[in-house]
Amino acid sequence: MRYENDRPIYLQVIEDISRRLIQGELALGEKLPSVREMAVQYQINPNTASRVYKEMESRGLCYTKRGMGTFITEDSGMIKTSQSEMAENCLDTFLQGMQAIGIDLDEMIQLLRERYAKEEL
Amino acid sequence: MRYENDRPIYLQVIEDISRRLIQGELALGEKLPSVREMAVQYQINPNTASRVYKEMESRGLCYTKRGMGTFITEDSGMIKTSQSEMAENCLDTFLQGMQAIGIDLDEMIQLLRERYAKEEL
Amino acid sequence: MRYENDRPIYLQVIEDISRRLIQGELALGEKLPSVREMAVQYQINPNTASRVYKEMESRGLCYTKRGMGTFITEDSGMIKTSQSEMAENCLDTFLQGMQAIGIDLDEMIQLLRERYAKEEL
Amino acid sequence: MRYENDRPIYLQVIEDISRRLIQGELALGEKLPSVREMAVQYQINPNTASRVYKEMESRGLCYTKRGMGTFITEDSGMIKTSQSEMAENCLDTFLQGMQAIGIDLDEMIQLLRERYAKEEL
DNA sequence: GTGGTCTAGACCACT
DNA sequence: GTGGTCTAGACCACC
Repeated sequence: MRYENDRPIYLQVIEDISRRLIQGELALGEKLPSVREMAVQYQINPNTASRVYKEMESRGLCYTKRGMGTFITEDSGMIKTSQSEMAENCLDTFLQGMQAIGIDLDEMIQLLRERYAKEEL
Repeated sequence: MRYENDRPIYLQVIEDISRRLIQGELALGEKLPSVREMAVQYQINPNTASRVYKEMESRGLCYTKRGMGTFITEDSGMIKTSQSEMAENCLDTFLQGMQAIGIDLDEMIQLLRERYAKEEL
Repeated sequence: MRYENDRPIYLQVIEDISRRLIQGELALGEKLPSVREMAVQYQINPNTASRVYKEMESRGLCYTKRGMGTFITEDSGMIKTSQSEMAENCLDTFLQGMQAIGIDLDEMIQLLRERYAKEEL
Repeated sequence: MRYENDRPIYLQVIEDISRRLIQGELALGEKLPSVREMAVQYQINPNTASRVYKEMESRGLCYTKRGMGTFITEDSGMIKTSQSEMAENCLDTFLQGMQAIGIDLDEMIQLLRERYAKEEL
């Protein structure tokens, strides 16, 4: 996995895990790799891996069983809530950015369609 | 002007100036306030104001006449280019974020419309 | 390292690093000293050291891994490009200056040879 | 006349006058325009024009007759000396810059020839 | 530990 | 008066 330079790696990893969860690659209640394993898999510093879990836990996306490891939450509601929050943030940033450069709603949608088509290639 | 805590002030100021430029509040070739004036107007440190102009200059949005001050570029093409780049970044981040949480194009557009309507209140 | 008074320190440091890079004293992808270390080594303020890296980064000579430090680019092409640009500027200034005082190409070359021989002493 | 952005205007004007002198466009002892006339001719601030004369005078390139105006020196030796100094500076800057990027004498001369040919087109 | 941002205040050359 | 450079020292997020 390649990381963007302008956003924290731990956030990018969380997004990747979220994506995998949504796409069914990971299941509710499934065990996640240990901090050390994750550090290897994602080629990140163990401290960063640790932070990923800490952050996910604080968002209610996973929980820790002492001595057993870290598991994805079994509460599908939490995941939906978390998704909503991410969507909210994403939308805010986007709208604000586009408005700052004078692009109105119709233009945004058009640009979005074009870009989307391009990515799908 | 109030500043958000999670983004550099100098970027927020640049966005504000860009917005004013696009909205025709500032004209091509117009003199911008001096570093010291801007520091007062935007309630920031002169060094931060200086950084705003340096960054804008590197993006081709303005230029400096030695001892005379800083002026908006006379080249409208540069401004359009800069706009396009900002839009590009904005779009990328948005699409990637939304796709990470499994939202497809139609949903994005719907969310966007809702949010837009809400902000317009 | 001693600094000339008539040129910004941060440019002189960049030139020093460039020189060391070209002479093979520094390798592609190698870690550069931290901002604070560099400040000590070059006897400059940490902010000035930071500016050196920022400027080098904008020229594509190095890149930053968050929390890890600053590294020389792995792309040898960027370095050659940067070299070419510097050479171009240098040549332009020189030619323009010499022509302004009415020295033609043959004289330039002769002066250059003499000067070069003198410096080599 | 168009001015470069990275060098003081007053130096560029002095160089222009020197060039005209060398090319015989101006003669020894000839009267130079008044500060105000020069400001108009060169499209510069009167203060800058004033500085041009102050600097040229300090280099012995011209002198002032009270109430009569400013005149080019009649001493051709002074002009040669000034030229030598300029050539010296030019050479130093050039050599230093080129060596900083690892270009040796032969390469310099070759680049110079190429560039010169290109300018002559 | 790393770099990034911000403030504060000084000095300088240029116009 | 203008911007450019430099120092000093602080706080922060990230790894």
